[in-house]
Amino acid sequence: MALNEETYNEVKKIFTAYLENKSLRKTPERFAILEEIYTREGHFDVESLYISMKNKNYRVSRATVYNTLDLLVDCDLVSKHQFGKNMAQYEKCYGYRQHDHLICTDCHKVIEFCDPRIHNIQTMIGELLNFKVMHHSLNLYGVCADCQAKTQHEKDQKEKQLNADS
Amino acid sequence: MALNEETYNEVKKIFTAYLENKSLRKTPERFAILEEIYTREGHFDVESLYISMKNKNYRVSRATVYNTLDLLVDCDLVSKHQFGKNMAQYEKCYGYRQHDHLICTDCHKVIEFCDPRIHNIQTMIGELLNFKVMHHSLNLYGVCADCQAKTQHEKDQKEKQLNADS
DNA sequence: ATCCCTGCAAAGGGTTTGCAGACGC
DNA sequence: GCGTCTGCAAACCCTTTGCAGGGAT
Repeated sequence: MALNEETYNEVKKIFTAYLENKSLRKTPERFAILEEIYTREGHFDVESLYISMKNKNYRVSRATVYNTLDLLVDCDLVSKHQFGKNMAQYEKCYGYRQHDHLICTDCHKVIEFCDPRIHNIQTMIGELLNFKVMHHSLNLYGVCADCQAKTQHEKDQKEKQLNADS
Repeated sequence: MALNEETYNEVKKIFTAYLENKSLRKTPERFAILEEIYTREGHFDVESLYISMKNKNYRVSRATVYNTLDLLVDCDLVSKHQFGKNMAQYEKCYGYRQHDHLICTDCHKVIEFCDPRIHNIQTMIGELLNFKVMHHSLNLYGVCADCQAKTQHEKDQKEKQLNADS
């Protein structure tokens, strides 16, 4: 929820260097978006980021949010995901361990996990097939413990009903 | 390109059983779409499938294609992928080894690969985090050998030009 | 002063939905 | 005959684009 000043200073430095290197302008909007992202926890979509900034009376447009997100993804300060829906999800990623996602197909909850073996697979397959692999995305889809319990509960209720009817 | 009759008969049987089990109607459109999918090779998107059927003078609507694809994905005869673009890609999957994808970020070529370790990870993480994991999607993003060569070639050309200018 | 970047709104493209008619059951 | 499925087209939603004004360099 609260912005970690130290982290923000580091990512700001990285973003500044990236912009200078690419001869892009260091506009206040770009840094405001970066700050808002590093103030947030977890995953977010473009609309919720836009709404958050609007709610803080910051005058931005969706176009600028999209533009800036592209830049941030390009300089590895933000990662972009497609969890099945037609809506990109983003998350800050500076200083975070590389991780993957477990997605509940019932309630759409997203849980993160790490497994070092994936990196080995990435490296090995890249060498094998002559690809210069830059990054990967592993999503596991299933039903979380809560939804499993909920489904079981509904099933039990139905059986109870059937028994009562007969 | 040509339809494998034996395979088609098997998937047709599976689809029929699925429809009966769910009390859904066995319409000719649904089987025509299944047949068209099992006649195709590799990945496809909804539009190209729709166009193919139109070209064969088969009267279908996009709505029915979408509806049927959902059913086929649900009964595991077709798998759906999101390779980054905002357009779903599908592929037949009956009788195919589970596999994952290597995607070239330059030319958008998609290559398949298999690695048994992924299945182990899927099982282990599911048990660890109490998810009933049903399936997964692993995409490796990188630059293929061709595009690496092309980029290198362009770089060489530019250097030659610079040397010629000076 | 230049011209890239911004905000705004309209366009774009894939997917979903509503409705009247068709047809599987 | 009932109720679902279909075709068609409009609606929807996320994202991209065009344009005129503004601000970074």
